[in-house]
Amino acid sequence: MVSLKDVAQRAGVSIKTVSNVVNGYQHVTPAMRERVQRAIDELGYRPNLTARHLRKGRTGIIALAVPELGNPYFAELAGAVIDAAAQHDYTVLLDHTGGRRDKELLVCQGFRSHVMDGLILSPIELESADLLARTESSPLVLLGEREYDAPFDHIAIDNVAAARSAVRHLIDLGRRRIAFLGARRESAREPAHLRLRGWREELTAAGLPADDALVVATDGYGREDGARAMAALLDGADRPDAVFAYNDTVAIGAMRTLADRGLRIPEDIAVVGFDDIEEGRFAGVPLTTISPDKEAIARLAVDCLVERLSGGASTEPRRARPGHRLVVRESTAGRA
Amino acid sequence: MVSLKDVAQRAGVSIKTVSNVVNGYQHVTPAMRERVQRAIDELGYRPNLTARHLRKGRTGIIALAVPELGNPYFAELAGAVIDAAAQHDYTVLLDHTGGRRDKELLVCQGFRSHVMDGLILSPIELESADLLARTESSPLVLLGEREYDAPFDHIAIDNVAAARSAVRHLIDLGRRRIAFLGARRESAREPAHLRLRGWREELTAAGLPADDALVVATDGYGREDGARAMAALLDGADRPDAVFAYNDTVAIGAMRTLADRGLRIPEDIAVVGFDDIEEGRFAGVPLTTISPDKEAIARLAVDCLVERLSGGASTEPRRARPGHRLVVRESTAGRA
DNA sequence: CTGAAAGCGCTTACAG
DNA sequence: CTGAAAGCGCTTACAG
Repeated sequence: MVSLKDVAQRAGVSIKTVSNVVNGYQHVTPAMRERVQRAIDELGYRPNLTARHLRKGRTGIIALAVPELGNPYFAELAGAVIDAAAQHDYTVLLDHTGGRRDKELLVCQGFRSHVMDGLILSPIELESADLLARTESSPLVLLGEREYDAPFDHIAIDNVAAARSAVRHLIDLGRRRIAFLGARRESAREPAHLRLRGWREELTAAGLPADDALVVATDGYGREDGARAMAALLDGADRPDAVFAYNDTVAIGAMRTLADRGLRIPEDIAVVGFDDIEEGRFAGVPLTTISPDKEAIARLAVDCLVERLSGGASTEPRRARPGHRLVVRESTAGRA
Repeated sequence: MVSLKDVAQRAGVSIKTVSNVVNGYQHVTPAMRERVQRAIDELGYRPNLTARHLRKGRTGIIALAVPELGNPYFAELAGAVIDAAAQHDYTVLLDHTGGRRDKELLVCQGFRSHVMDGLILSPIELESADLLARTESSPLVLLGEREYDAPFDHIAIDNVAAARSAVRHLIDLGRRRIAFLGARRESAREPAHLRLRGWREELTAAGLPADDALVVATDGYGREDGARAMAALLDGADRPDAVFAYNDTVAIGAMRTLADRGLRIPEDIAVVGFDDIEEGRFAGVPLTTISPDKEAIARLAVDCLVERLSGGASTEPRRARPGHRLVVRESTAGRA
């Protein structure tokens, strides 16, 4: 491994001068710069980032922890974060928590923290108390639907408004028994809380009953969960005429069950998802969904972190609200 | 930030003793260990990995570079690599190349290399010459279908055999005009080369013509590419009665086009994919596919890298062949 | 079983 | 505009 010292020796200058050239320091004579550059090229020198970072106290790495890479939403989001980070010369360390509290805690408490400058976390089970107990000092940016009483930056679309527009769309199509798939647990802060609230609010505003029998809990948010939830719903007393799913993977699982039971989408039951993953666009029946602006989410999260890292941000926690829109496809609108 | 020195001071011992305790060194008296541990707990000390790694010359990070995180195969694979790496206390830096040669070169040539101990790369456009020209000394493990004349570890299933079993399956079902979707470029080393060869070999073995009109090139391997390729095929002179796609996303795009044109799967055209992503299992018509053992691929790649990093591996490049199997679903077999 | 010193490769004040 | 020195936090021989 060739170091600054080797280059300095070769060029017959001090280490400092080489460092100046490497870092593009202004006041170096062209002749000197060229001489040093030649030595660099000849030796194939490349700076050791580990050493640089030890000295500067920063690593140039930010970590991104999502629940599940198998959910295309998070895979697509991760890609966007990697690109946004590259704009600021940051590299992304990726981790997945499985949505399990112990892993989320580990990540949040700074597991491997010395290796990264900051963390972007999309939590599922973490509670406000967990965040408040955090001792790790590096900046943390939260992503996603859960709301916390804790002083951290938080990037999330307006989930209530988005859910309401999805339900509104179904009501406008004449649907009256609109189920919600993917609720979880009792806590007022549960993951699906805001989307469920949007569902309830919009039904109420339309003068329709928000029937609890139409709310189906799931263990997780995968396709299998959606398939099972839909089956449970169909086995129940009153069949719904529409389904609003927590996310696209749940919706796709639900559509699988509908197809297996020989029910038509949207004629018998209309389906709306949430996330706008590409899979939904290519589904057997293309899926109507809420499309969050993933690029904006990624950009805002990275910008937030970078600002805090360069000390430019206020101490106030920032709340950013990227945009979203309803994308209507055949799962609600029928063939053109 | 609290350092070893702070802990040593607090405990009234030397830095070395603290280091011994932190690293679980054997020969420390229990009393001393307890005393130091108390100081560690009181101060909330955590080792600075950057410093440790500078000293040891290793970072504990391995990089994984895949073409596209938006392709669920790579997202699922990345998840498996992260888990396999965690078993060895390694963390994963994730990058995507977009399958573009310049980005692949950058990654392979050691962009940010000082930050990672080794690289797992799934190349698309890279050539053997690029690999031979690599100056970076850290270990590199290659993943995926492309074959290289270069001395690097390579993990890949037997693509020819897998492709043959897919085509065999279609022939056994009585199909005679079996198209291949997702060829690319002319080079004998092109990405789809092996699967295409498998297609050709199996047809020939069955005494069927391997008609070039049935081979459709695509720009990439996404759903959109598959949809366009299928449309081109249907617009051609002779309609096929089956399609073998380069991968599942291409197959899913093809199925979208078939549905749009009102063709029945598998009655009119049977479809087989490659990768066994979960999306295929939940597709409008569940997709028959080749299922590579992703966990084995991830484990073998990480093991390979870790072995080289600990100096235990022979200098011989290793070629590992994880298993695969054909998973038959409705896109070829029809409803049960 | 524990301590004092050197050094991993870099950058940051401080001189000149 | 360039150099010599100190130090980021750790581990690794080397003494004792």
